[in-house]
Amino acid sequence: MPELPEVESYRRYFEATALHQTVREVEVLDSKVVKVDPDYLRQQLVGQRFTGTDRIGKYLFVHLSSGRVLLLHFGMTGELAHYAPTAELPRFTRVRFGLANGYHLAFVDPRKFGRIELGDSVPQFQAAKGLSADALKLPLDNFKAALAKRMAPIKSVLLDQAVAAGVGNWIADEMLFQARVHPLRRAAHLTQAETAGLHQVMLHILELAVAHEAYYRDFPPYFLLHSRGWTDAPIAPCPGCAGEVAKTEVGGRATYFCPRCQPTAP
DNA sequence: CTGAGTGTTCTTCG
DNA sequence: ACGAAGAACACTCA
Repeated sequence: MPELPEVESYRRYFEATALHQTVREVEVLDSKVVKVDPDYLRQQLVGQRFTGTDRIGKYLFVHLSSGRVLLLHFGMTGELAHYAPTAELPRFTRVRFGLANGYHLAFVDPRKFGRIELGDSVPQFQAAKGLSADALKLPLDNFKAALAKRMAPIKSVLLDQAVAAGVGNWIADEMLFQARVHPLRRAAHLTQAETAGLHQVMLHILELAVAHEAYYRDFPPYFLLHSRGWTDAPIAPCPGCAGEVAKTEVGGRATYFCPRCQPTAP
């Protein structure tokens, strides 16, 4: 779930439910997802107010009244759950923030690949993680420059958060499909037009996904996404040619593409 | 029971 | 030093 559009949804959810709240308690149910000492996290958070949010790619940042920054990364299966004082702790909650109004905000993550960290500023985190500008704000020239020096398959390069922060596995596939680029092409070998095309569809896909709050079923029918078998409908044929979509593995990740619409370059 | 999964990070090798 | 490739991480659900 959590690629850029989902994390943007989580950011808005956080703003709608927890912004301006003061933290009353912090319960770490699984210290695996907390990069700092749980006692330190508690000491740094309790009594502080959430004053604002930021997002770069898949990273959500929460500003604290102390001036410090809380980082939330959702891994493969993370999400936020805001729930009433009387409600039960959601299943797979790893960290629970008790808010001054009695409500709770849960960091839920079955697979425990998510991480919570504490730092001094967003730029500091951005540098430490080696993140490019957020994919939605990434200038074409930066994107071109990043691809030009990489000989790895374009699919793998697109997943590198130093190239276009926020692009994840289905978005990379979607970009390659809509720009008609084969996932195994070497990044540096793409033409200027292909690179520009990828950048353009990246913005299109991300803006549309954010607008639909990453609710896949609402995406237009020409999206390859519908061929992944995620929705309850059966695996759809290629939206471009109605042929069968291929599934392979690139860089260890499941990769869907259409062999007819995305031919290998000569 | 086996396998696949939306991500990052570390290690190894060149 | 850096890029590429692969493994590891941890756990659920189909």
